[in-house]
Amino acid sequence: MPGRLLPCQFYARDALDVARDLLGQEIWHGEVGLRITEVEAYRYPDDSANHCRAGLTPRNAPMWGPPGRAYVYLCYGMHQMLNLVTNGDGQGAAVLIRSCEPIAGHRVIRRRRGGKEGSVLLTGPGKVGQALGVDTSLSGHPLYRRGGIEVREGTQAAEVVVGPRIGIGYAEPEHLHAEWRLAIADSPWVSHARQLRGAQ
DNA sequence: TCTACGATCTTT
DNA sequence: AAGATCGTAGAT
Repeated sequence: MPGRLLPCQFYARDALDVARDLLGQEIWHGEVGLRITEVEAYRYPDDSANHCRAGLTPRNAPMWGPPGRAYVYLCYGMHQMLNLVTNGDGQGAAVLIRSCEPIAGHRVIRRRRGGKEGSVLLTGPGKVGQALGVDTSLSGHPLYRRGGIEVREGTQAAEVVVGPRIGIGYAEPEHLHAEWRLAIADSPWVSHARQLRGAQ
């Protein structure tokens, strides 16, 4: 029984609000289904860590477009980073998917991970992109239509923890320290968990 | 064109 | 603590 797709409208608000509500929802691509456990908001207009901080470029074009679409980019020459575009058309903002709990397609995930033994801990955005098999060719594709990459309604997170975002040392202090990273409390599928603290 | 570097992960 | 690995963005 596949959950219903989150409507386009779901994404048409501030990235921080969308980030909070994405925890517990599901991402599906082919056989692979993941439950979102950790996210980061890249907000508009005042966010010096945002890829859109310097305006429109070919890479970040999907972020400037309508909400409810994927923004995928290559990081450090090897990691495919999946974001979900938020806010309104013309407002460059998105939510980075940092960690997920695998719920379907374990076999495919394991193969993509090189057949390594042990538990499949999808902690960190590079691993999420790898498990889903996404790449930059999916950047700009809608998330609210059947057949491609889909975001489905899951079981919402009850308790949330927050902390500063990871890997943005270039940002201004007020954004560097802003607690715009959110995760499901006590989930094992969370990266840098020690830097998180309880939210209200 | 040229260069520096990154919303990372793994191994040492 | 450092290497892998390459597209992007800004400078030349």
